[in-house]
Amino acid sequence: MSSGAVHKRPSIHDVANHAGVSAATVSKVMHGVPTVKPENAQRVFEAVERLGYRADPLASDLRRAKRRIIGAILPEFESEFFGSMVTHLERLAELRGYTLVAASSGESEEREAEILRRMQDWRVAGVVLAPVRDEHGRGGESMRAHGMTGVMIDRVLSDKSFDTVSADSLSASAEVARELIGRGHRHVLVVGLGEQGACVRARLEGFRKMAEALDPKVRIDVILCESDVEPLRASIRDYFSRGERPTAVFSLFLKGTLVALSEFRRRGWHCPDDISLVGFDDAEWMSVTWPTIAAVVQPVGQIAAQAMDMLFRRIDGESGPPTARLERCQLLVRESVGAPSSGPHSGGGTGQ
Amino acid sequence: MSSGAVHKRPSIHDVANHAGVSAATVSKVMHGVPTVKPENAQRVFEAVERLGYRADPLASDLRRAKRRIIGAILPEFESEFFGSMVTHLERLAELRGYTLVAASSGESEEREAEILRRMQDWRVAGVVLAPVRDEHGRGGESMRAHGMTGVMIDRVLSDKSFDTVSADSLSASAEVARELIGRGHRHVLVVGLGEQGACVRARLEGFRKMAEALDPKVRIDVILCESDVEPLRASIRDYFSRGERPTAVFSLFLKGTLVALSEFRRRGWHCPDDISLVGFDDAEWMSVTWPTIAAVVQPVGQIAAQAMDMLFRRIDGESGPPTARLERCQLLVRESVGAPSSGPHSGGGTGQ
DNA sequence: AACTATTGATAAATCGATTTTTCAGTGCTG
DNA sequence: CAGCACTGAAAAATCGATTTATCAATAGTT
Repeated sequence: MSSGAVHKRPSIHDVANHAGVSAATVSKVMHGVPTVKPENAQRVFEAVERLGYRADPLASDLRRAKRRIIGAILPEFESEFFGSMVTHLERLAELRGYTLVAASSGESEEREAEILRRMQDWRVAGVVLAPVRDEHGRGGESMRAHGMTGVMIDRVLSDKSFDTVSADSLSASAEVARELIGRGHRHVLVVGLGEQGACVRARLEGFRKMAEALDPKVRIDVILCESDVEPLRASIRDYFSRGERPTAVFSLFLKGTLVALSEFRRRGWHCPDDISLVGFDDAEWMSVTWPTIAAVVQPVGQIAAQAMDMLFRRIDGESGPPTARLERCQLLVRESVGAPSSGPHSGGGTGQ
Repeated sequence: MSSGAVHKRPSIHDVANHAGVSAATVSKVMHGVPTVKPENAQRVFEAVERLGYRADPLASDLRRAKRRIIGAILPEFESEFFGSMVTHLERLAELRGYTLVAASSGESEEREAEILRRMQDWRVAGVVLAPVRDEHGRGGESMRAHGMTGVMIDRVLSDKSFDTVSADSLSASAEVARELIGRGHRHVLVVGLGEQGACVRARLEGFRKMAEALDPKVRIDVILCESDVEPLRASIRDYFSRGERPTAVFSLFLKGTLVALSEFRRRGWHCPDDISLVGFDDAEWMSVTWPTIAAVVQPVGQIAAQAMDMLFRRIDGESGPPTARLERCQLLVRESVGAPSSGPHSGGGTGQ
């Protein structure tokens, strides 16, 4: 049965020889083309079985126009959000007989462009791009310029060239505003990264519009930094050092939530007694720590499914104007959100 | 300059025609083979430049015996550990001109085997496998049977067929024991998943040996479950419900740390006043929550680097007995570890 | 000057499939 | 029975590179 290490795998010609037919016939049998005599098909199946033949996807793809490879470019792999996104995309690609090749841009547009170039070299059938910046960044530009088929997700709203799928940031932020204003907060700090991004602006404006609609006198301070997290940390630290005392913080990204928490910790402030906190992106740990952290859950599975659905429709030749899907989020209110504290913060105030 | 969408990319023959040489000459120029007249090389470079030619890695690999693809199979992508691992592996593969194709086994040996089969179809040059179980599971078996070249990482100790790279679980666990015993703990609960794995046993025995060496009268309770996290949760809950009151918990995996935290929370116990906690695997949130959570940091970058180093040595034909590397971990003692509490736990006792 | 080495380049084979073209054999029609 | 459409399969072209074999032109040797 299983003899020693088999180092050279059988090719389609080996199968053909074994079955006494031509390679073309083997190919037909493997693809279920009906114009093959049942007797020959049977012999091919037997040869395949005996030799343990499996088609080489590389060779197989070479002849096709569109290769059965999907590229996925994400800013990073370390977070639950993108990790889960890769898992979903992988499964969806596989379901259709495609292979997913994922790459991380490391939050660099340089690298994003380089990876796109490489994906193009591979002549992938399509690309799922979660751009470092937004739909108007270099990634989309490059895809457009080279006529690639692709879908953009996450940090996008809508695009004139590509289909987009993202969380419904506007509604989600509005719900956060409703929650905070409803609990009596009238001074909120909003923090986030990627100030130029359309998605960030949507999250910010969704929050601002709803908050001001509920109470025009609400005070909303905003700290946005372009990309790196350390400048954001510095700005927040500086903000608190100036004596600013919002009663709640709304973070537009996971990184911001972590920075906010660590700055609270520096000052000895506790949630929600001293300050409330809610942020975009849920994570497993948020429901087991003290306090549990309120978060906007993005529907990763749905975003992935919609993105792949659109992508394969385009791959299959569907034309028409690009679509822009928004998937509904869920706000999980947890212990980190409470009513504004009346007294002064428990921790020291001006400490640096 | 940048004319409209270019849908058909130039092949090596287009370059050859443009430069007035043969395709073979273009190939030589692209690979820096010196037996080309400088004048011709120049013309090839110009044609490459003008046409924007880039070699098709698919076609290029077809002719080679070993393809410039590395497969990575990891249990999941959602955690910081494996997410970071993928990032490192990706970079290291790229550095050598290889493409990394990562896939997640979803903690299933079935899927692990299926993915390995697919990697074989792709005729990858090598595989980095973080097995679902351990070095004696189906994954290694399958790699051996098909004569694949590969390295195993993470949940392994050593193997007679493949190189292995993993965290030095024994030493790390011993250090945890030293820390807990040193602080006065004499009743510790150890929790984890994958009871059959060699790596789990190493973590457990490393802890037990050191703890018993420091104080033979120490009491060590152990709760291990095979794979799923929910049975583990149930067992832990049952354990506490029976009235067991260890003064510290040591988790052998991140999942266990999360489960422990959530069970503490159920009972209203706080770290470290009511119970101490330390676990394998660090995460970003652990240093910003209350309390900060003590953790064993695994040297992801080093594991990745060593694994890829070994892998490429094997790909390049290096023979010799398989090596088993252990990379030193770092214990970060944080607020979740304190001295054992003298009085009864603050929270209710028997609540279910 | 004739013959061999060397150099640089081209033509052809190859990798492993798919797709198109060709072809032999059948069955049907008029 | 000649002519034609149809069926099933083999042969050949193709995808885009690498690698080997071959060949022409030049350089070197006696």
